Amino acid sequence: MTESDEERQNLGVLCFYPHRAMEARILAALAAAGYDDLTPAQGRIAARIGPRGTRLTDLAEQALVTKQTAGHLVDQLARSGYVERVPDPTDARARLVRMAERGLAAVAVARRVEVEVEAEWTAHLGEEATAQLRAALTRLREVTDPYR
Amino acid sequence: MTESDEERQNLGVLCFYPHRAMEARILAALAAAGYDDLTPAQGRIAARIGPRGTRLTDLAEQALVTKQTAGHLVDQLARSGYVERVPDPTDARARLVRMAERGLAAVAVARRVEVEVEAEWTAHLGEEATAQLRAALTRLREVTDPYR
DNA sequence: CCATCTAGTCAGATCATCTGACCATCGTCA
DNA sequence: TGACGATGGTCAGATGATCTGACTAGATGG
Repeated sequence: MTESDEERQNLGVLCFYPHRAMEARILAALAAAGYDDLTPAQGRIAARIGPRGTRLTDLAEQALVTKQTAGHLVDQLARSGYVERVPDPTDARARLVRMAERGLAAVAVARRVEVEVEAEWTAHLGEEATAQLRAALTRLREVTDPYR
Repeated sequence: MTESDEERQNLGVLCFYPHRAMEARILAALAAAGYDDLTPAQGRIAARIGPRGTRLTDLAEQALVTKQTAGHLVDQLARSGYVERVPDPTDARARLVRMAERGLAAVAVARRVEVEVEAEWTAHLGEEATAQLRAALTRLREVTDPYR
């Protein structure tokens, strides 16, 4: 801005700030807890791994990157010990990406920070406004998330 | 997801979907209108150029990238004719990045799409909920945007 | 049992981003 | 007024993230 302080920014941009802030806080907390070899892109992929493992193709689709990119990031995550690849019992072509021990520990840290940051936001906005915000964003996802 | 459908996602992630959707829509419309040489990163920088020009350092700070990265992206934008660098009359060290003709035309397209997308979202959420959403996001920015 | 689709990998390129070092100018305070 | 720290910006080089295109192995349905 600097001068274009036409405060009414578009909703997409307004959504950017909280997202970025949350991501930065989580990454910082992870780094402080010793998980300092995680990049944002790795985190975005890792965050989408389901409890029983997720296929690479699904991860790629949900994170909106190509299979190649997802594969690359999963390679790194596996090398750092956060995830492991196991065969998919239902399909010999596929392999499931699953959290490894180190990954689970990191997730626990991330979850704690999420809760903490949301508490701060709630303190700033108030309980009711925060609940409305969550409701609106959740409904908005119906029209903005093609992979819901 | 795929199975971890614990619908209550953290607010940061929920913010991601609208932001991504808006960005994608704008970029697609620009590409369709002939501005197909814009990358998302270039767009993010360009979106922050004020009406009378903005310093590189300010652009970098607001987009949360280094001066080098911002300079690199501005180079590309200049080469494609979207922006131009002019001397800052108030400081001989500085140069202002300003929209060029092609840039202004592209901005006009982007603005139209913004309005269009917001209208769709409003139709989905309702007038009141959308207004509340905007209000909440704007207030949230007070604690999530260090460069406000 | 063949045609086709899906899961994933390999290779190579490009773009985005960073760190570190550097130069020119500004602003200030002795 | 002139030396010095702060600021605006660039250069060089490295790494990371991402893409397109081509490929292999296994699944699936007539």
